[in-house]
Amino acid sequence: MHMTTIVWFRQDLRLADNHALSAAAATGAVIAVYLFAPGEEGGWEPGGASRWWLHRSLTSLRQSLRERGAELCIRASDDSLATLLALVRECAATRVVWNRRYEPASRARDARIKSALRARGIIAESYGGALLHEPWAARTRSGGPFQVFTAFWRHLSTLGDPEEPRPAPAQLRAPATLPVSQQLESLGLLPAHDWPKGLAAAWTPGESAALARLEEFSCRNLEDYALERDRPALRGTSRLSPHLHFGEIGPRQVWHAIRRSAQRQGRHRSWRDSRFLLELGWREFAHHLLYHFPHTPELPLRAGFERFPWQLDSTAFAAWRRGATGYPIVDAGMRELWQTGWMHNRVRMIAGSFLVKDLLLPWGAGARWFWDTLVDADLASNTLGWQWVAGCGADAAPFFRIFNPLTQGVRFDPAGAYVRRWVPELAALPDDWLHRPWAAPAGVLRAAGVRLGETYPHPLVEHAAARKSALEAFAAMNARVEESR
DNA sequence: TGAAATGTTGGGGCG
DNA sequence: ACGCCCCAACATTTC
Repeated sequence: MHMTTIVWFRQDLRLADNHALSAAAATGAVIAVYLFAPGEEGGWEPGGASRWWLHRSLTSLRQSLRERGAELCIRASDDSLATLLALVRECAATRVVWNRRYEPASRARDARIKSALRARGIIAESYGGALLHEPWAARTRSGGPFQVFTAFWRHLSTLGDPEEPRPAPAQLRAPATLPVSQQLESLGLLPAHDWPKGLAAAWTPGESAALARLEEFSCRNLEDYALERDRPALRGTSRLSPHLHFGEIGPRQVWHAIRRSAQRQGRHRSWRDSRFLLELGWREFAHHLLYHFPHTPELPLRAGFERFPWQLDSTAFAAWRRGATGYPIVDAGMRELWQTGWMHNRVRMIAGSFLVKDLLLPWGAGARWFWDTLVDADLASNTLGWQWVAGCGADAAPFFRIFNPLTQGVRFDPAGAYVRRWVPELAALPDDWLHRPWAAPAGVLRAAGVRLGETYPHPLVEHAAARKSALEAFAAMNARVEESR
C-alpha cells in the first residue's frame, strides 16, 4: 500500500510517540503541515508567551523533519478545512491524520473537518497521544464523569499502564509534489519588544530539549521531588509543563521514563504512588473535566459562584499583574511569571488566592492574565487551577481556605532566596522581616535601603481585614443563592 | 495542597 | 501537700 498522507500537526510538535505520524510514515509519503488558525480557538487564541514558544517550537520541528527528509508546510488561515482541502488537491493526498486535542472549540472543529473530509472520499483519522487515557475512558459507577480527583485517579489505575511510547520514524518519504509553505515569520508570533529575552534565557522549546529535560528529571530521586516540589527557590519541579502543552513530549513517554528510572533504582512498586505521577494525574483530571464540562473556561462549575460579589478594581488588578501588591511572595511570583513565562506551582496558588480572596477580583481575570503570560498556558490546566483556587470547581479548595501570604512565604521560602531573586529591592532585608517589610522597624528598613511606598509598595490590603471581607462576600453569595431558590 | 479561633491537657511556679 | 494560675503545646472546630 502506498499513499500520500497529510499529517496535521497541532499540539503534538514531536516526532517520537506520535501515532498520527507513525501511521502516515508506515503507509507512504508524508506531508507535514502546521495550520495557524487563532480564530478557531473559541476565544482562547494563544497568548504572547505561547506564541513565542510556538515560533521556537515550529522552528525546531521543521529542523527535525528536514533531518528525516520531510518539509514542514506552514499556512495561516482561520479556515482549516479549506486549507486542508486545498493541500489535498495540491499534493494529490488521499488521507489526513492528526492527534486529538480536547478543548471544546477544537473538538467541534475537528469533528466538522473529519466528516467534511470523509464526505469527499478522503480518509480522515485521529489518534490519542496528549493524554495517558482518553477523557471518555473514565466513568463513575453511575456512568457520569468524575468530579473528585482521588476517585478519578484510582479509577485510572484500573485501566492499566499506557502503551509504551513509539520511536520517531527514522525516515520520512517525501511526496511527489511539495506544497508551498508560508514563512514562519509571516505568522507574526514574535512580539516587537524585548520581552522574549527573559523567556529565551529560561527556556529552550522543541522536542530535543523536552527529551533532555525529561531525561535529566527522571534520573532524579522521586522522593526528592516530593520533598522539594513546594520550595520555589529550588529547582524541585520537572518544568515539563510547556513541553507537554505543546506536545513536544507526550505523557506516555513521561510515564514510562519515570517507571524505567525507578526500576533501575530498584523501586519496583512505589513509583506508581509517587507524588510526581500524581501531578501528571491532575493534568489528566483537568482534561477530563474540560471535556465533560466544556463551559468551565468561562463559567464556574459550581454555578452559585456566578452570584459572587466580585470587586472590579482595575488599580488593584494592575498592581497584582505588575508584582506590586506589597506582599513579597506574591510579587516575587508575579515577576517571575512576567520575566520567565512561568511561575512555580506553590506560588501560583498563593498569588491566585491573593487575587481572588484578598483583592476579591474574579478568577477569570487571573486566568486570562496567566493565559497571556505563561509559556505553559493550557486551557484545561489553567481552568482547573483557577477554579480550584477560587473554590468554584470540581474537588476545589473550599472557599474559606484562604492562604496567608506571610505564613506561606515563611513556610515555603524560609531562607528568602526566592523573594530576594525576584524582588531585589528587598534583598538586603534580614530573613525575619523579608516576608513582612511593613512590620519591620524603621532602622532595619533604612539599613536595607527600603523606603516603603517608594522603593517597595505598602501592602495593597491588610490581610486579616481582607480575609474577613472575603468570608463576608462568600456569605453574601450564599445568601443570594438561597434567596433565589 | 489553609488559617484562625476555640478547646484541652499537662507541667511548673507559687502562695 | 495542695489548689490555683499561667501558658505552651497540641487537638478540634469553624470559617
